[in-house]
Amino acid sequence: MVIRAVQVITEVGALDRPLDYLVPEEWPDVTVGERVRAPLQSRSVRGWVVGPTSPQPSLRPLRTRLDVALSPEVVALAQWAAQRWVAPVARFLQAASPGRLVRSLPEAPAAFVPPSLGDVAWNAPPGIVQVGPTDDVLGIVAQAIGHGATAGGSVVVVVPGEGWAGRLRTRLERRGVAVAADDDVERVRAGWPVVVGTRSAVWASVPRLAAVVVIDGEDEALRSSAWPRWDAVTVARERARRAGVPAWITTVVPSPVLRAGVTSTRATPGSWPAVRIVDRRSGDPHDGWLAAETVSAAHRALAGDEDVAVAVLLQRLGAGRLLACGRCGELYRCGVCGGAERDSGDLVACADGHEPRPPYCRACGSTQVRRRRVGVQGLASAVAAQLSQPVSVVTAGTSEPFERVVVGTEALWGRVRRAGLVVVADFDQYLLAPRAAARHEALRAVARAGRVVGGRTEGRGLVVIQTRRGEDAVVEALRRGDLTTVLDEEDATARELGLAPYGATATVSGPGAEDVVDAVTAPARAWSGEGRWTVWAPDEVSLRAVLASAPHPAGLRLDVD
DNA sequence: CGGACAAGCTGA
DNA sequence: CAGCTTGTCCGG
Repeated sequence: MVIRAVQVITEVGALDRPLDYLVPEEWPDVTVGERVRAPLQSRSVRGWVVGPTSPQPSLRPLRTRLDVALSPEVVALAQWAAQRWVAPVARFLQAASPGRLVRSLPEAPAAFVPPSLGDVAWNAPPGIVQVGPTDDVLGIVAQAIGHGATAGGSVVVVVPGEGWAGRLRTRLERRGVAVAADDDVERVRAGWPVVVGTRSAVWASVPRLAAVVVIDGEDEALRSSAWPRWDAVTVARERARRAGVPAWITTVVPSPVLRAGVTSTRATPGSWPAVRIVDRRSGDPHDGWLAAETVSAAHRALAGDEDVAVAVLLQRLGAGRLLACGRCGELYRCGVCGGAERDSGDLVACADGHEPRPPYCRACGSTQVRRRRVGVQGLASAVAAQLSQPVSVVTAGTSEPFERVVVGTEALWGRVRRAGLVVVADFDQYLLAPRAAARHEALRAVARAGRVVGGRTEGRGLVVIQTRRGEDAVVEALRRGDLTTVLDEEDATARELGLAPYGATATVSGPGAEDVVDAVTAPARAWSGEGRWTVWAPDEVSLRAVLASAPHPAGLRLDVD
């Protein structure tokens, strides 16, 4: 049937509704998902065709066909996401669209020989699969590819980082699998059997979806850093549900949402790394960044044969400095909330400003304060001096080769794949950060370190955790190599506060936030704090209903989750 | 978003 | 009252 008129979502974000246009007679084959140029008042704007409509004589004709980047399935998914995150559809169509125009599509190869991955393929039921940090997830990708070969469609694989995506593509290609990167749009749209990419790959416009795989579902890189903060796991699950295909999501340190949905566990015993806790309160307070025990572990690692012998990880949560007693080494912590205290004029106070007080040690009364500088450069020179070794500061942009001792923030993991020893220089940065999620990130950091040093059973490397909070439940769990108690605790907190999966929340700020809050009716609730409002509802559907019915003036900031 | 148009302000 | 700024409305 020839489409005579279409609905178009324009790039004009504030205009969040489809506009109707006539299709020029020369375009009998126009399809949903095409990018077009459309007249809008005196302007010409870009937009996406989202569906047919009835032709009216009052409609204006479209101007130009731009490209064929999106499939109808993905357009529908973007419309769902717009409701899910209460944001303009154009945002999601943009997220799903490649950065360049795609004029024409190549033919898919006539037939792909199903690759033989039977030797590594797992046999896990679709759903959320809990794995150990050093378990090779190629097995689950292989299982999905096997399924895709049988079902006759494409498997979309989403991983947290581009480095990881590249390595996975190489490994699959070596085994004879025809793989496309998600930005290789011609191949994606032609129906290559496997598409591997980072979070945007979850929108890959394959003609026929057979399965979805998301690796490391709890990784922050799977969530958009800009508003709207959509995440690849939620999109993947909905996409699979709509298409009626299986989705496998792996997780190492599951968030309460993921944990509630875990369908199977494949964590190999001993997959967590060997961990040594170095409690810095018992060491010499005049040791530098590295405790004496850490230094000896580093020298043992340097005697080993890994290219990178020692990787020192510094988590920078906030730019401030942590305060510690110059005499006994005790950390300055808030008497009310236990959060780290920092300088606040002449006083010290926690991030929430509970009980500003003059600086003195709560443990020994000393007024000698040591301000621990937090910065990779400072740490690097200190480590170089302590180990008498050259040190490389590794960031995303650092070029190889590295020295045998490297220092960096989390960006390290994208660059260093093997090391003999990982030192978490300041674990308390995680434990004392004002965000509840930081404790979860602490576990993730050790899991990632485990990938680099190998699992306990491999007996290859070691993770040293420097802390002043040896009694913390997180530290205790890592010492035992069993996270259950910590994850249970997180689950209990989520249940108590009504956070996902036990409820749904959104934050509202900016002009008009009060009007949104006024529109909140039971069973939803709203409260204010830190210059913004939190809206809570018992589930996502009622949260969405409440937010959608409220006025949305320009400049309003609305964050779901 | 950005153009169109209305209403308000200013200076001669 | 021309000339300019500011605000509100609305698009197919």
